[in-house]
Amino acid sequence: MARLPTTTDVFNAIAEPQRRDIITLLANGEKSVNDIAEALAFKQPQTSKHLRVLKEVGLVSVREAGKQRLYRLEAQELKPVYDWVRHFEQVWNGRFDRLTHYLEQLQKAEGQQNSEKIETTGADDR
Amino acid sequence: MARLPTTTDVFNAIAEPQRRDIITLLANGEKSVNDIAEALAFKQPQTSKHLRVLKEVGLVSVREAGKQRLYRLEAQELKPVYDWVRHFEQVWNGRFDRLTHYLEQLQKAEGQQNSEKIETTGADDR
DNA sequence: TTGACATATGCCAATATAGGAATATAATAC
DNA sequence: GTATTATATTCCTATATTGGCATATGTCAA
Repeated sequence: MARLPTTTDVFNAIAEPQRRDIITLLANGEKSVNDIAEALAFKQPQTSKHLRVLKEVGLVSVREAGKQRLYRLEAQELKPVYDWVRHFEQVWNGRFDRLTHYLEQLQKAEGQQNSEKIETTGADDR
Repeated sequence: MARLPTTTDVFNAIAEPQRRDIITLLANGEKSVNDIAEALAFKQPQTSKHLRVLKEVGLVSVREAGKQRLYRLEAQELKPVYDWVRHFEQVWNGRFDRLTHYLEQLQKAEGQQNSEKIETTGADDR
């Protein structure tokens, strides 16, 4: 299979630099498609396409205003990204104590759902 | 053109969930390829491939130990991601004051390099 | 209705995947 | 030397993309 679609989750959606630019721009407040395209020097269709991706993952919402569509940032959708990287901050800050604790718990939880040592007699496939 | 390669920057590299799993696992300390593959229930070749991507963007480093290669997380490479999302935290925390200030400066800077109102005679294209 | 503006979508080409399987390389042990 | 273990790479396929361009849709005004 190929790479995951950009609409699967926020991490994929923000992998594209231009979409990050749009997000940053929208943090100032809602803007129309043309305003976005102008501010970032994108073509209009490309801007619409990027906005579609962002909308599908919930990172933006739309409001109709006459001929225009005003896009607004839904920044709280970035929280999963923040929560994930946040824990590594302690590494480059030189404080590992809290991080290791967090990771022990995280991996204990993952180990349970993640196979390899499934205790059931395994009537799996075939 | 197609999507940016996963090796162009950290944002692309961490767009893949399995690579994030590897990063999280390696935060506990360096591990061999087989250890990683076992812990996450990945196939060995796939694990090596993901590690290659992570190494190319600098997110991991390798150390040889006999037959094994021990991979170590270079968490400081996640800092750009942290720095980018960090500024939006204030949005879901309800404090916009600092954010807007940050963004004004950011966009002033971007506007200068980003066309549309370039003051220089602009011998660049794109 | 006609026209102008704003936005969305469809089609195309080029490219970059991620997974599977087989195989190549490397290091160690016997 | 050969065998064994650990890791990397190559070939393949299916899929998802981004950009460009043309065009469709939608909204308002005269």
